[in-house]
Amino acid sequence: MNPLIRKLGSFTDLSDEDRELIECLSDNVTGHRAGRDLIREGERPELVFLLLEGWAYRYKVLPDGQRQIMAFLLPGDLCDVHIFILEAMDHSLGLLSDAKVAAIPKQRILEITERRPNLARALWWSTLVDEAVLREWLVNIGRRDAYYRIAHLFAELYLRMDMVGLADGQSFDLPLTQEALGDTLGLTAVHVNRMLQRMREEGLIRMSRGALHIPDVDRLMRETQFDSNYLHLNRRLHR
Amino acid sequence: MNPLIRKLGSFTDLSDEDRELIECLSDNVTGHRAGRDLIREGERPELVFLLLEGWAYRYKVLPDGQRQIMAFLLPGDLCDVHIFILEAMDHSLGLLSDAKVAAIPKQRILEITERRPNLARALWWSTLVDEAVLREWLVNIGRRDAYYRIAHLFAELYLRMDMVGLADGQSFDLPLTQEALGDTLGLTAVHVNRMLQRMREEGLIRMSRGALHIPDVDRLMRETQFDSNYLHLNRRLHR
DNA sequence: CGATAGTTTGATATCCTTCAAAACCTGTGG
DNA sequence: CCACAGGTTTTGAAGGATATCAAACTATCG
Repeated sequence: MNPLIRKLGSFTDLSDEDRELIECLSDNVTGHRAGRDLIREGERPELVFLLLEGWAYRYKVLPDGQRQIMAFLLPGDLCDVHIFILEAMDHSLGLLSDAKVAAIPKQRILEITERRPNLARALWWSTLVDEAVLREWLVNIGRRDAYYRIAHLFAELYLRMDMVGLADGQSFDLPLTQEALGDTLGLTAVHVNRMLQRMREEGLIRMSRGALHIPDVDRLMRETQFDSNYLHLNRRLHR
Repeated sequence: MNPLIRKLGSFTDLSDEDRELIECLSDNVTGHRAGRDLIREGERPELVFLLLEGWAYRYKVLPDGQRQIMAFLLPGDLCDVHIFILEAMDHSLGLLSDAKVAAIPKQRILEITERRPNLARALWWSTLVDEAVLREWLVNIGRRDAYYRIAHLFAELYLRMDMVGLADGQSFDLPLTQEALGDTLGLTAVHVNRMLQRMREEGLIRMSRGALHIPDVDRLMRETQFDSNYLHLNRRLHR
């Protein structure tokens, strides 16, 4: 099942027609290898990307070479629906794993949002959620120490993966190096490493072959004081 | 002149009719005192707020009482145009100074975006810029040390104030306590204080009675390696 | 002119970084 | 199936940036 349908379905009821329209968006699908950039800072955005399989990420590289990751895109996530309004990208979009990506011409987006108010609303919702996630990341970096910063991110990713049916029990794919985690959370890879060790010692997580296992999701949520309201999962209330 | 007209005008040419429509949005204006909350986390958003005078800010308070500020709204800024799609606010919106605020019912927004594609695009643009600013804040907190973190924020605020005609020469109102700066940048007020002292010693800034003066804007931009492309000031290219 | 919020100061603690090396994977080619 | 290469993880020691705490000072406003 198309992960975008699944995601939007967690906000609103989609008609069969809606579903079909989304399905049609995914007609121009291409496969790419991990590490590839879909679009780079400075380029003019012409297409809207819909991620169908794999993970992507938004990032910026500073003049001194430091990288900051500003978002993860999971299956079902769209890069900004209206991105084509801008003249130039202010950041890059790259792939963290091998991925399947649908490229959507802007006309398709405009058609849909004009003709299908229900879908337009649903896409709006997903944009608002993306922004809310970004705000929560700011809270995370700004106010939590390294340990809980990582733990909170894991909790979020678990819920988001679950939302599109990709959290198998308490495990999910997590194609992130410790370096990438550091660049996401404003930490060094070394410190991320030490915190992960502590999290493993305390039985909060287990990791193996690019997958994260969370033995006790409730406990993780409790310890990170996770408040899922920023994910706006209206219908399938999580906790 | 209505600051929203001025702001959107820096993205696209507005027709007289567009201008008038925006002007009409500001028919329901109310004045409020500093410190007041326009809307609180958990409440259902019904109105879209347009800030006409003064400063507002988005913030969250964590269970342990820590506050994180996630955005500043300057005159001409709208709180999320489509916020009413959500069932509950995931953060609060408060006033940093006495302010004049226009409350816009959602119908008005929907009417405008449906009937005036040009305005719809312009509003889209402003949403995209807000998001880009948020991303840059993440970079700021994640990758810059305290000194440049503050300096970079000042540079951004200068440009944004200038954009709506509120930077008088090299000075502008900055109704922020050092506490608020700390809560914005993930620092303590004490550390903010010491960094500000250093910035003054080095002649980078001067402060008095709630106003910030930047003797040499170019120098500030240079030292912070400020890249204004995230503000997407297409037309009036700044530097 | 006093009350209150905001700023400044100093001393000390700590979290996180830095640097550098070793150990460990994973995939690839022989 | 082994060996090697490159990326990733792990370890240790030492340094630095920022936090914490508490008190004094200074604006500002009614």
